[in-house]
Amino acid sequence: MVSREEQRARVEAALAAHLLDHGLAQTSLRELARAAAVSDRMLLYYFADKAEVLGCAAQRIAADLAGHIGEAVGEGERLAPLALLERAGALVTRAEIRPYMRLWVQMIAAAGRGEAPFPAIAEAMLAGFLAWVEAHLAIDEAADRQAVAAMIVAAVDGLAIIDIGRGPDLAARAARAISHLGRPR
Amino acid sequence: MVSREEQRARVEAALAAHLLDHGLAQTSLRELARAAAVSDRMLLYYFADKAEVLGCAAQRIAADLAGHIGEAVGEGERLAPLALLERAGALVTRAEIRPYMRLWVQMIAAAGRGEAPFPAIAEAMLAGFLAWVEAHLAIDEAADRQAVAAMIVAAVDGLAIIDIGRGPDLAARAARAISHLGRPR
DNA sequence: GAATCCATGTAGCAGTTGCTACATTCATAT
DNA sequence: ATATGAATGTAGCAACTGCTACATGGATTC
Repeated sequence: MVSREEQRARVEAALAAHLLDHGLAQTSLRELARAAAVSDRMLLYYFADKAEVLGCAAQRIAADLAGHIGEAVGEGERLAPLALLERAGALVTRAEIRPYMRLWVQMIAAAGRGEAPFPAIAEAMLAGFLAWVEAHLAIDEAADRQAVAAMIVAAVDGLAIIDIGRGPDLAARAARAISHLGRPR
Repeated sequence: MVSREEQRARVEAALAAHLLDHGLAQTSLRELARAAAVSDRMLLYYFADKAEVLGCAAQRIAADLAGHIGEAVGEGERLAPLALLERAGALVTRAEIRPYMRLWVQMIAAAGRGEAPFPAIAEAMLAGFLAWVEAHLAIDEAADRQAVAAMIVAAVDGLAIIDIGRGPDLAARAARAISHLGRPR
């Protein structure tokens, strides 16, 4: 016998790993339970309902991702838009980060379908991304900074779409092509 | 009594409209049938199985979208990367196009989950986007042109993610901020 | 040693899913 | 007029879904 809290934490970690591996494809309680090596009955003992199961796993994933991203740009360092975009693009196509981005697209889609608990999770994660980019963006006017940050987040998220639809190679090449964007013909 | 082919076409149109309105949220055969004002039994008379139902509707949607996009840039006209990105971004945040983009994100996510028939559909649609951008991109070297086109498609698709997560306002402002991207501080 | 409570297993319910067998109507061809 | 085939309705199956009632084990407490 193990305490409920310990099991919750262990299960949460196992589920996070499973979601990163398999996406939101097989997320029935029975599948999730198998992935966490417990019975579906126990999943609903540790968590209130399915939404809480997925919510906790997703929160843990978001925290891990935030941790990875945090190291990318130095504390307090601020960059010009294209430079920051280039830095973020290079980060996000790295092999360790890629699974997070693929999952992120599936989460945002689930949020778009109104599927609990993803609307809340997606909103929080997106807010985190936007805040991070804004904090590293060398633009004085706040409104401009917010809009440009949104565009940078959009571009980086789009790389995940390319990754899903055409594989990591083109996505990585696209990320490297960011420096071409500003160049005149 | 109406011929099978006529009904197929009518149902296809109704389903396309329904998907644009409601996304991939309620796509059980019974829901789809109700949306098309037929019985679920008849859906499977007109189409082989659920994958073909969704596949045909999605194909029609893709064709419609391609039609809308086709008008954006003049025949044979070629633009520099940022200029083309700006043009595409403005196009894609327009009210008529927005539902297509929202649905597109859900389709790509379904493709990422391996859910038939979306992997094939997403691949085809993405290839179409890439080809369109490449055709209007003023870059001589083919490899560079492909990579930059992928980056532009990524940026534009990312706007749909912002739209889903934070609403159309920020997405539209982000699109308008594209011109800020290349600006020095 | 009895009582209590937390952790876990077994079994199943009610609803939804994709899909199908079977019956029926209707239009046309002969 | 009758036969044939296409179009449509009725009913339901088997699998899966989230979730729950109930029973049982083992440890802790008094």
